[in-house]
Amino acid sequence: MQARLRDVAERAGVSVKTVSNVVNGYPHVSPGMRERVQQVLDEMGYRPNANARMLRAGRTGVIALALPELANPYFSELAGFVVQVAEERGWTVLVDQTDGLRERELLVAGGVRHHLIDGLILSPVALGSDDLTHRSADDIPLVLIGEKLDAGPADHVAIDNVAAARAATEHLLGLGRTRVAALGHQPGSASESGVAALRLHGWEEALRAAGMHVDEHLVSAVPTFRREDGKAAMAALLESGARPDAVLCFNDTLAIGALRELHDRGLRVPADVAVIGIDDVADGRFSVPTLSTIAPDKASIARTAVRMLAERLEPGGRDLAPREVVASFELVPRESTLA
Amino acid sequence: MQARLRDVAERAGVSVKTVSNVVNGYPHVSPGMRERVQQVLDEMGYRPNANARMLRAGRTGVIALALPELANPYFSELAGFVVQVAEERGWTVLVDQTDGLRERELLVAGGVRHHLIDGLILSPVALGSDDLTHRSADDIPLVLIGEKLDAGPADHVAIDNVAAARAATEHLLGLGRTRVAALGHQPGSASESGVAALRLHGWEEALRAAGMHVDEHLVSAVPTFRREDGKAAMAALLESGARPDAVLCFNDTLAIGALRELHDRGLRVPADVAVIGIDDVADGRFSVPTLSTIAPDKASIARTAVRMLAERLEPGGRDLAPREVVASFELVPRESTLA
DNA sequence: CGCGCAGTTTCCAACGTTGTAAATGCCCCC
DNA sequence: GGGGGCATTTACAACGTTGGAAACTGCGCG
Repeated sequence: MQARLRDVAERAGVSVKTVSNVVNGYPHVSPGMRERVQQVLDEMGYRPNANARMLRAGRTGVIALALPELANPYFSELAGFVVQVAEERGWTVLVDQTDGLRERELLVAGGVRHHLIDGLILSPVALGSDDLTHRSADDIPLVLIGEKLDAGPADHVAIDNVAAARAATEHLLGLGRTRVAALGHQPGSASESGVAALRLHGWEEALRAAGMHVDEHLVSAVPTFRREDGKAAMAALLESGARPDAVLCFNDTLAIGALRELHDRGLRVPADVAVIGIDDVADGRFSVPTLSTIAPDKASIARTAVRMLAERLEPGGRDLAPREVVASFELVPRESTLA
Repeated sequence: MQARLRDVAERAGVSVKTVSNVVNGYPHVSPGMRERVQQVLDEMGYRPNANARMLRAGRTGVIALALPELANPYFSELAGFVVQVAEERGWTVLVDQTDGLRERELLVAGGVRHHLIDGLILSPVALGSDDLTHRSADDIPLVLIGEKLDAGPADHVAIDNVAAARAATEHLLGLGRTRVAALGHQPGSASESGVAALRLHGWEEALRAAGMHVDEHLVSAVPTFRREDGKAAMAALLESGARPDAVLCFNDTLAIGALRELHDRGLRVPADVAVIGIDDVADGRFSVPTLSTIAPDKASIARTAVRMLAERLEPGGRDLAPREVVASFELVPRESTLA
């Protein structure tokens, strides 16, 4: 049986609290006593019961990170950052996978494992802003990342997705391309505020600003943001006769699928079709050709999300008004859009 | 303030235990009482404190999964499976990143957050088998995945890494290649039982079985298993004058880096150099060329690891002798080794 | 009308820890 | 030598929950 404070106390012939004081480095313990107790602690291999501590303290030191899918490199890279940053604060991260299902997103936002976690960082896919309005003060602090749910009563970090898509599109237009397709539209899904909708919007803005016609035949839809969907959507686009000479893929994973489809059809990238993605996942730096992309500052997103959560957990933090942080991004041109 | 059993009990005019009984569906509660209490529960939005339950029950329903790096797609894909399988058992997964550091691996194996988690699934990189010998019965059950620590006092699931590397090498030899390089050696790191050592061993076995000379100039070392290391190691191999006509990369991530380097140097794959990896990560299905690989049965590894943990947690499970499960793998030939 | 019984409900204790307040021991000075 | 003041140690309660045993209820039966 694992030794408890009481066991140690009995063996050392002191009170439980004194042992606790030694364990926690409480200052008013005489050196002799400290040493004696410490020795017994070591002897018995005492390990504090994190659980009991939590119950007592009301804090757990655990935060949850709920992502659509760990297999998507963008999310796994982001998760890596979050785990690392949280670690610096002495927190542990409990990773949840929502599969982008509204039901599961609601579940985590509503607080399964209540009192087990101090806060939640959620990357919503299917959640509407209404879904969060009836969160109460009893609910744990929530920070949303990556997708804007307008007027949601929660903190939010994300890049400006409209601007990102616009920057990417402008980059393509800057190459002299005239038929810039948008790959990654998600018509039915979520509200007008989903990532896909925002990025589509940015694409349109860029085209309009350049005085170009927005041809809806150049928009290709996908069910999810996986590589195979990118490949299929690219195929559909090419077979529709839309004849794009550039493609803005709504994320890198889609772009990698698209690159593959272009390759299979003998189309050269970027000579025949230029391709750009969004996310800057590591794969894109090693694909053939390497993938131009919009690189969100993932480290900063992770850091900000954790910091906002921390602020909410401080006394009085719950009363702060919902905050909106816009993370920066950067255009990273690589071979797939080489002039 | 979040409602507690006591609050509900007071409001409903019953005892705390009765409310508890209703919450837990305890059978001997009269229908009238059940309904009345349930109504108050709903009214007050009661949510059980997972923490207090844990303390009482001694079980937490949380397991930890400690991986070297989430950004490595093999691990993130595996993590996805583990989370999913654990979910089916009603468990939550706490994901830890060890960065492959011995210190951090020891920390998690030794039980940080003691009593917070019921069990641990660890993918060791730097840990030697000695590091685990003084684990006691007080420690939480441990299941190792992916790397063999011989005679370690813990359950273990992995593919037969020697056989896997041998199969991959034999595949390359079967193409008629005669100078098959091994990319991914890790000389200093860990013991002779690290993945890298096992895979090197498999490579040697295959060469010897084919009656070929084992040329150590065809072995290229890497510091870690990241894409950039694969690229660099490939460059080193080509510049050393070793002139390989095939490369066994010790994982897919390295292979993807290697593919890129070959491409940069104008070498054709597989015409000039055939390439095969191990892991079957999603990227490899979309790279140019698509990557031949050894596909470990990730779903089965995840499922087995979780099952073994579950068995350890059952009464008497702690007394089981350490078990060894060998997961299956499959050769998946793709373009990078097309005949 | 009282007794026993089955079915409900309640009371008590415990899970392991730590904050608070009270108790103890000690030293020093008058 | 006794009392004040300080440093150290201890006792107690509480965090929110649930298992087990005890207590209560109403009912049928002798």
